[in-house]
Amino acid sequence: MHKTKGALTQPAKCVACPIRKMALFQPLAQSEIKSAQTYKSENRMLAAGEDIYRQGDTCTEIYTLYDGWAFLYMDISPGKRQILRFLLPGDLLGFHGDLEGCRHPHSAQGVSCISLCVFPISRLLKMFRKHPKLGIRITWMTAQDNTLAHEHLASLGRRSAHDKIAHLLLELFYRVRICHPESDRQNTIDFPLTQELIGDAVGLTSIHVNRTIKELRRSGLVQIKARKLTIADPEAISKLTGFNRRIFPPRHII
Amino acid sequence: MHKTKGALTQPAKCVACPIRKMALFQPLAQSEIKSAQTYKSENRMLAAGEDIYRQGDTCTEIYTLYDGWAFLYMDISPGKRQILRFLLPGDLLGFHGDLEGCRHPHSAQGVSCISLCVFPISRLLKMFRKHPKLGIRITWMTAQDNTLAHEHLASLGRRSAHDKIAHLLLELFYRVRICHPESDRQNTIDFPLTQELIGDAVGLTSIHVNRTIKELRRSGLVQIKARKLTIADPEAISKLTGFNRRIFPPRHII
DNA sequence: CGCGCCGTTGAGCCCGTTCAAAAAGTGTGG
DNA sequence: CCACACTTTTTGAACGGGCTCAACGGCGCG
Repeated sequence: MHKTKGALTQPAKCVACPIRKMALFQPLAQSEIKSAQTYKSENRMLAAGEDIYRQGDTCTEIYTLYDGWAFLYMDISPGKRQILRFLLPGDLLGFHGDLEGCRHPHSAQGVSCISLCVFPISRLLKMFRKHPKLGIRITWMTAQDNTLAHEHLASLGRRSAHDKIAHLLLELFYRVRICHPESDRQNTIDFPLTQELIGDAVGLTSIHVNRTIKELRRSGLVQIKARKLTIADPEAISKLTGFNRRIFPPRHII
Repeated sequence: MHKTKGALTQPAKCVACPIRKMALFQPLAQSEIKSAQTYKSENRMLAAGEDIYRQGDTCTEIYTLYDGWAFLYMDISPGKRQILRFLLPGDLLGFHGDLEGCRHPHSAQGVSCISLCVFPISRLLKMFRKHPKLGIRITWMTAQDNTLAHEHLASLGRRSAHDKIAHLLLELFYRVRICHPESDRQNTIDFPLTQELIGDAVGLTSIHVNRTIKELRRSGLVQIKARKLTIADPEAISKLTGFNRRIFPPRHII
C-alpha cells in the first residue's frame, strides 16, 4: 500500500500542466501562467497515509492536488472519523476564506502517495490583485464544494446504506471521468479506496459497506476488483437511486 | 403558525441597518453604504412555509435574511427531505458561485414568516467591481458555510442521536447569541423550530427527536418550552458531546 | 514464507424506525 | 371570547437496518 513516491507523476511547469483545465489556474491565459506560477512555492510529495495538514494547525498554505487521491476528514472520537470529501487531481484544498491567522477546521490526508502544488497564503493577496480572475475562480470553487457537501448531507441524513454507497460511487465515477474526457465511453475507472474509507465517508461500518457492495455487485450494478471500479450502466443506477448528475459541472466550464 | 407578515420588523435604510454587522455589507464604511444600497432591489416578505426559491430554479437573485429564521433543504423522496442549514438574520443565501445561468441546487424556505433583502445577480458584478471588499466578504461567507456543512457532516455520519441533537442546539444557541452580544450571560434564546424540522436537519424521525429531547431535558441539559430554548450550562454540554465552539467565529470579525 | 492489511462471512444485539393513537398547543372564524 | 380545526408534542409496541464482536481467507510486500 505504501507505494514509493517515485511512482508519482512529476509536475511540469505550469505552462505545460496537464491538469490545469481542472485547477485553480484554469481561467488564466497561456500568457499569464508564467507570472502566476511565481506564487507557487514548491511541489510536495507525501507518502500514503501522511497528513497534508491537521485540524487545528495554523493555515499557511493552500494546495492543488496534482496526482493521487486525497480526502478531508475530522476525528470525532477515538476510532471514529468522518470523511468530509474526496479530492481528485485538480482539486483545491486548505482554503477557508481567511488570508491570515485561521486554523484548519479539519485534517487532510492522501489515499495513497500524492503530489501537491503548494501556494503560500502570504502571497495570495498579491496574486488575487494581479489576477482578479483567480479570486473569482477560488470563490466559485468554494461554492461548488458547498454544493457537493450539501449532496453528501442529503446522503448521510436521508438515504439507505444502499443508496449512500451507490451515490458515492457514482459521484466519484463522474468526477474521474470529467478529468478524462476522452474516456467518456469507458465505464471503468481507477479506484484506490478501501471499504473502510468508503465507510468513513458515508457513515457506515466497513463490514456493512462490504455487505452492501456485495449486494450491488450481485444485482449487476457495480463491480469493484483490483482497485478498479466498473459501472456498467451509470444512467440506470442514477435513476434507480435518484442521483442527479447535474450537480457536477465540469470545473473548466467557468 | 401562519403568522401575519405584519409581525415582522420593517427594514430601515442600509445605513441604519441593525443587522449589518453580521451581514454582507459588514466590511463597508458608513460612507460607502449609501452607494452599495443601490444594488439592493427590494425588501421582500414571505409567509411561513413559502419557498424563497426552489431547487432547479434559475438563479436571478441572492438574499440576506433580514428577520426570522429560514432553512435550506433538499427533497429526497416523497415524505423525506434533508435540511442542509438553518439561516439566522444576517445570513446570506442563494449564492452558488456563478453570476449567470446557474440553477439552485437546493430549495429554501422560511421557518415562520420572514423578511429578506434582495440583490439581483445582474448587478453583482458591478457591485464587486465598485466594492472589492464585498467580493472578499462573500468568498469568506461561502467558505464559512463550508466549514459549517462539514461540522454537520460529522454529526450525521458519526454521532449518536443524543449528540446530533445536542450539537445542533448548541450551534443554534451560539449563533443566536453572536447576533445579540448584549445577551452573553443570557442562557435562553427564541427558538421557533418544531421537532420535525430538527429531525429533518439531523436525519432522525420526529418521534425519535422527541424521545431524545425528553432525555436531554431529564438530565437537565436543555429545556425547550413555548418556542424558547434554555441551555443552563453550555460549556458543560459542549464538553460532554465534544462540541467545539471555535467553529463559529463571529461574522463581524473579518 | 510469514506478516499485515484488506475483504468476507456469521450470529446476536441495539438504536432508531414504523405504525398507531391520544394529549396539548396554536391560530382562525364566528 | 369561545369553539373548532389543525398542527405539534407525547407515549406505546413491535420491527428492522445497521452495529458489534469474532473469525477466516486472500493478496501484496518484505
